[in-house]
Amino acid sequence: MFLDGPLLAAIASPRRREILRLVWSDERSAGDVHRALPDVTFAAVSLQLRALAAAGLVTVRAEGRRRLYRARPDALGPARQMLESMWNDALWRLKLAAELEATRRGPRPRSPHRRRRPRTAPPRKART
Amino acid sequence: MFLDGPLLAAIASPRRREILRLVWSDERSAGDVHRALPDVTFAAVSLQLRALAAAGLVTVRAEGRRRLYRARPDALGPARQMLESMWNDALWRLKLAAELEATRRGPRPRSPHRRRRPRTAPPRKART
DNA sequence: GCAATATTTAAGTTACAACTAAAATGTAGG
DNA sequence: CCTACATTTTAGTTGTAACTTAAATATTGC
Repeated sequence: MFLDGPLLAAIASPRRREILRLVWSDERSAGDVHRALPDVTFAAVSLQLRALAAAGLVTVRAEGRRRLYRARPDALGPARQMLESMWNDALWRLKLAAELEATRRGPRPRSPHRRRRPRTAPPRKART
Repeated sequence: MFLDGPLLAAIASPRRREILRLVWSDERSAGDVHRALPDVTFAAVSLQLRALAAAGLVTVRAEGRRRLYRARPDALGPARQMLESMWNDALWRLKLAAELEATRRGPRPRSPHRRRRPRTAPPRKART
């Protein structure tokens, strides 16, 4: 329900989304993409295309000395699915909460006291 | 159609998704969230909650000396919308291509002819 | 083989995100 | 006012992502 990961990271970058948009409808060479983006180096475009390919968002095909890239829209599936499930779960909970609210009127039940827990010195951790 | 940005960046982080999941159904204090995540400091949790709030994904409410966070699921809307429009645009284009292909007469329309593929995939070095 | 073209890879720089420890802020209650 | 508690903010560190330039690789045509 809350899976996915590198795919979202790939779409989260504005630059990569821009590149993805360029190869969305038509197959384009890396040079074509670069020509459409005057602000960045050829190398940068190549690296981002590689990143998109690693995320499964584009396919690459060699033709002569050019390499043709094309978006693979169905790769968006998992991301869509994740967002949809989050959304649906939210709707479900809201509905449930509304029903409960309708059937109950009165003072709010107090939550029980939470026992404190002794602190240990925080160990050094690496991040994800 | 290809808008959005900081919202996707907010959901793209696994840590933030984990935190978001914790405050998804119930309102929880920053301490509650921290207690559920033994690997990170209280400060780190606080910073991530702030980031989520900045993206509009959570609301915060002060009660006594605690601050209660809760997810705001409808904030996912724009992200869903973006993915959907990308997806739909893809479907639309595929359908259009199929129709054009169907109206064409003559020898059997086979799959678009491929040129030769002289090269294997480029050698890549793992570079974590 | 050599030059021209198209692209990738390598190496290095910079910016930033995520984290930690410690100090600061705000709040409740004796 | 003082202390304990809950959380935020600050300052500093580190890993990584995104980029650059320069060199390397692959392909075509002479």
